[in-house]
Amino acid sequence: VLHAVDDLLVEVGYAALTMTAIAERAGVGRQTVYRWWSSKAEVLFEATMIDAGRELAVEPRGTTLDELAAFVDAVVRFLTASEAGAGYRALVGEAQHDPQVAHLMESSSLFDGAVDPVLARAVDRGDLAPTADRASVTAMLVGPVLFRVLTDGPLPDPHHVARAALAVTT
Amino acid sequence: VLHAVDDLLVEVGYAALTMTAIAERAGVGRQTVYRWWSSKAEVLFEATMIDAGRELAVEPRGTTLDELAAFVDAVVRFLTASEAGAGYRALVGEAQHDPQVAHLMESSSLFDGAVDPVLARAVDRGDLAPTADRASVTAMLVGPVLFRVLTDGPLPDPHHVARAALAVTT
Amino acid sequence: VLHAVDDLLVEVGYAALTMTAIAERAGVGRQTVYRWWSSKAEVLFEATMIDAGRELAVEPRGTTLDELAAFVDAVVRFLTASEAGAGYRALVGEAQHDPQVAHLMESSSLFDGAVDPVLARAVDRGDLAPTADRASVTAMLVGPVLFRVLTDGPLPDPHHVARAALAVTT
Amino acid sequence: VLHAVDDLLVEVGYAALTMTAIAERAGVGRQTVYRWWSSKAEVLFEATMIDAGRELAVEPRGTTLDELAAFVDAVVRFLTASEAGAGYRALVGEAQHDPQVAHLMESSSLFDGAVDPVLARAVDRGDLAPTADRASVTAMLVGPVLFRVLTDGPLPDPHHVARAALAVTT
DNA sequence: CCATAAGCGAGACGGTACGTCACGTCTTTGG
DNA sequence: CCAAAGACGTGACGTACCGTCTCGCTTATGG
Repeated sequence: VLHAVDDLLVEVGYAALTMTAIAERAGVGRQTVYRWWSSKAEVLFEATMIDAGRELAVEPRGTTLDELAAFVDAVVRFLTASEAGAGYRALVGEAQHDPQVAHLMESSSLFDGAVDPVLARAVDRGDLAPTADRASVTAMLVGPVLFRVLTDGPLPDPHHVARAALAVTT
Repeated sequence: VLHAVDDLLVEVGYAALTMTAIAERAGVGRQTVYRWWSSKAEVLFEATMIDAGRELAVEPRGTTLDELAAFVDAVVRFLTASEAGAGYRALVGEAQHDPQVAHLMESSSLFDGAVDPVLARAVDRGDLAPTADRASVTAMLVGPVLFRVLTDGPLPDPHHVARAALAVTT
Repeated sequence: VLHAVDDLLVEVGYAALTMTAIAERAGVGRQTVYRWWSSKAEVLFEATMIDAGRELAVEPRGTTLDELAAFVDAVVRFLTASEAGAGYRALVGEAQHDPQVAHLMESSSLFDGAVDPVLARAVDRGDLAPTADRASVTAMLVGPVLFRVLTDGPLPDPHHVARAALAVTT
Repeated sequence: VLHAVDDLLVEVGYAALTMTAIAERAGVGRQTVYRWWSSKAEVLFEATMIDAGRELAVEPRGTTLDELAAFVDAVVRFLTASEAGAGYRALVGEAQHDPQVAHLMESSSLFDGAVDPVLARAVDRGDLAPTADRASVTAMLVGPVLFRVLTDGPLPDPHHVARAALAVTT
């Protein structure tokens, strides 16, 4: 079923991603889908979040700035080129219409989770004050990219974004 | 009709904002709505964008940093407290599902238009290089706020955001 | 739609006579069927009762006994050989399961209506006491035939039935 | 299981008498019900027919007419006031929709069996010709009552019915 | 005296019809 | 003569049962 959802999302888009189509594609009864998930958003959430975390993981590098830039770059690739990223964009969209989906997304803290190890290492290196507002830093790393992706605008340069996010904290 | 759309959006949310309901609320035939707009997104777009630009305008202030912070603050208020902002959030959401809406939004450059005068004054003051990538600066001002609004997360501090966006350009 | 119901009843039987199939056969949306009738029993009722009354009408004859026998014979032919009769049997069956259908049938007084003119003429001829319980006479004319039809048993002889019904009233 | 069926029939009616509900009520797996009966009609048939025969038995009386009237009265009470009678009505109804049930009912000869001893005694008394069509007499006894019960009409008087059935045979 | 298999409850499975809703198109009708 | 009112065919929704199918868990016999 999860594979069916992934495939259908890229093939027909979220609008045409109906429960009926999911069940048919998965070769499964419609009731079976409803038995395990209560809406198409929940199916997509499960199908997406499995991969999403992995794609955002950042390997340790020499400098904090490099690591942050690598993270921003991972965000860019996730949102623009990845199947899971397409699912994430659709879910953020749906969350604007459906409070239940909003709550589902809120509880995932996808980016926060991925960037936390990086920020921890930055504190160890002395590049980030232990008292700094990590949520703000995360927002400044992710936000500019997400904004431009969601509105089909020109993507900002990852290094610029990383530099700005780091600069403000010193 | 536009008033009906605005009212219904805050009363029942975007999901329940059907063409049927709009027509009924406006005391108008359904066919008449279709005659002027081809989808509920288009109606909402027209109803929203009229107010949106006005709410984001920034008065000149003493320093560039102050002006940028004032802009970020305007973005925060627009997205969290304004009727037009609610429409904007719904439209960004719908744009993820429907390419036609995406194209509609892309062509609006809502924030870019509002921030341009501010950046122009910053260049005059010498606080911003004339060659700087203005789109990137805009993204770094708007993105962090929009990200947190769309995902129901903690809003970043406007001054931090303004400082970061300015810092990177030097 | 009514023709579709008639046709489907003889082709596939009442059990397979679904609203979905009716709509499809009639080349009509499912919603349209629901708009005009609230259940398949109601559609069938309307499709059946139009013809039913006509098929049970009895021409005046020389003697009361002849007329009664002709009526019983009409009942036999209606129930065993007529399309409308098949509908009537199905409706009587459904009435045992669904009180709404029972109420629908009760209000039709199909046989009572058809036999009334015959009994009126019998009173005129002096073959039936004006005080006789006409409903009982009707039941004794129709009941034996209907009983055997519904339970697939041997049909009683129309003349016997007519004679018995008349005998008891004198 | 049989008790569960009886109870459910009077509680919720035949329409809501699902295999699922029967199994649940009997505290039994659904598969177990299917193992022993192939449809809800078969379960109901077995649960009903055990009692039905007993309720229709007629004690010998002084005159044939009295016995016949007693039989008709037993039929009335069976069909209107008895739990088994409710089952019988539901089965007659279902038989109109499902040929398998029709065949099941046909083979039972419920009323014929109960009335046979009475008719045999009538022949002994000389009140009934040995050559008379017993099936017709049975139909004229049972039919009028069953007709009015199935169509929620006014019940005929048992004595009238008995007299009519007897009259025709002389 | 244990194990091994038969029969059970529980319940998930792929289906299919249900009745409702909104869609976008169309026809009718009254001001 | 336009626009409201609303019926139309379409198709997804979420629910209910259908009849089939595996599961473990008893329970009771046979090696």
